[in-house]
Amino acid sequence: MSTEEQPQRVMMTRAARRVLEAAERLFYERGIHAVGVDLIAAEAGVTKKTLYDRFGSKERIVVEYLTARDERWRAFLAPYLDAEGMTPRERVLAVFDASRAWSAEHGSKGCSMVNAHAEISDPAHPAFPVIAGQKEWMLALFTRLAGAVALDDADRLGRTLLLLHEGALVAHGLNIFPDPIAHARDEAAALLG
Amino acid sequence: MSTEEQPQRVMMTRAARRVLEAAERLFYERGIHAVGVDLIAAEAGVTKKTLYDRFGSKERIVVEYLTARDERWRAFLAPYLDAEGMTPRERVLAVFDASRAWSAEHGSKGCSMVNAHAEISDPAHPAFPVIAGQKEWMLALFTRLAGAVALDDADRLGRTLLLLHEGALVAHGLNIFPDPIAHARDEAAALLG
DNA sequence: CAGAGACTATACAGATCGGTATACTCGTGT
DNA sequence: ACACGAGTATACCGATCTGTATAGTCTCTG
Repeated sequence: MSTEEQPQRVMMTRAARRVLEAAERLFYERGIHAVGVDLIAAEAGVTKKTLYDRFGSKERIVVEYLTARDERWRAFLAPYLDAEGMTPRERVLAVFDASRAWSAEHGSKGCSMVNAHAEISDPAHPAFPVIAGQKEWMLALFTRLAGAVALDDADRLGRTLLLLHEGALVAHGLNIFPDPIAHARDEAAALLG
Repeated sequence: MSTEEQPQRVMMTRAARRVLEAAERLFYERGIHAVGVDLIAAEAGVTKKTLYDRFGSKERIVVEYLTARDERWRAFLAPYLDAEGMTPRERVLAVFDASRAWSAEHGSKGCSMVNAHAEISDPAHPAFPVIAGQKEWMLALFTRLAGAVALDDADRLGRTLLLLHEGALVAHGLNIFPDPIAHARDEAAALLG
């Protein structure tokens, strides 16, 4: 099996890690187009030379930013799902609990994938598969978890849970009403009967 | 009563209208930061001089863009709600029908308010009240329409409908599964009993 | 016909954009 | 002892960004 997934992987040296940390914070809080590479380098305490030696382009930093964020979210979610002695119904609700905790400790500007998608017009942009993949993964997760509650209605329930979840993230980011993720959790509970 | 709402209103001449039309299309499709005033002027068939004579700043164009879009949406929605002989339940579902029709004929990049919010970091930005106002209006609408179905549960239903609606717009923009707005409509119908 | 407002055309200012080049330092491993 | 990779510092490239200045045209109206 050939291992030529990407043109070349990024060497995650210490400086590269600092660049990625700075980029994650700045991209999420201010938006991707609003943040320049000079600012990222300055905030990371790194020269632009180093930044370009590691990543090669800003586009690549964006892709790594989204990929890293997705991986962190899945790692953050895992213990909520792996806890022992949960009913299938509780396991669905645990996703909302995890999202609520994530949003509390990380920023409150909504979903980074949705926000990034708003700034990217070209469908051929290498960040597109990352964004689409994250949402597909979430849909598959909800569908699988819902299947353990009501096998014959997994697809419908999975989609509805995804809509509630995405809607809650948007409502949380825009501060439309207090604690929308908790509300979505309650509605998900009612939905599962 | 003093009429000093804005520093000064925008004179909507023919050229100004063309600028706003171009800005609406470009901002929505490519994002706000990714579109410069030179491009807007060129697409509108207008000089930058004229653009700045009318609007004064790019920030102002952004505000007018969002305001105009909101007004168009409300005007688009109105006939769906004003139709005669609808039950309160049907009136709620009509919002989803309107959203589906709107998304079909306009772009499919999700909610322009949510997308704009993703690009604006400063809470003091004059576009903030427009964005927040639109979502508050939608929540109030859903709550009012839900109150005609089940008066004692209007607040809860209104919020849930909003989450479903926002989630559907996101899912539509990201193309996660086919026709999510129709799915949200079906779930809203089930929710209302 | 004369004035006023809306508009075009072009050039430019000052800053910032993504990206590159040169020259140097430092620490590690062999 | 020496090579090498990672990093710093700084200057620069062309392009593009928001915003302004000057000069002139067009059309409508009093």
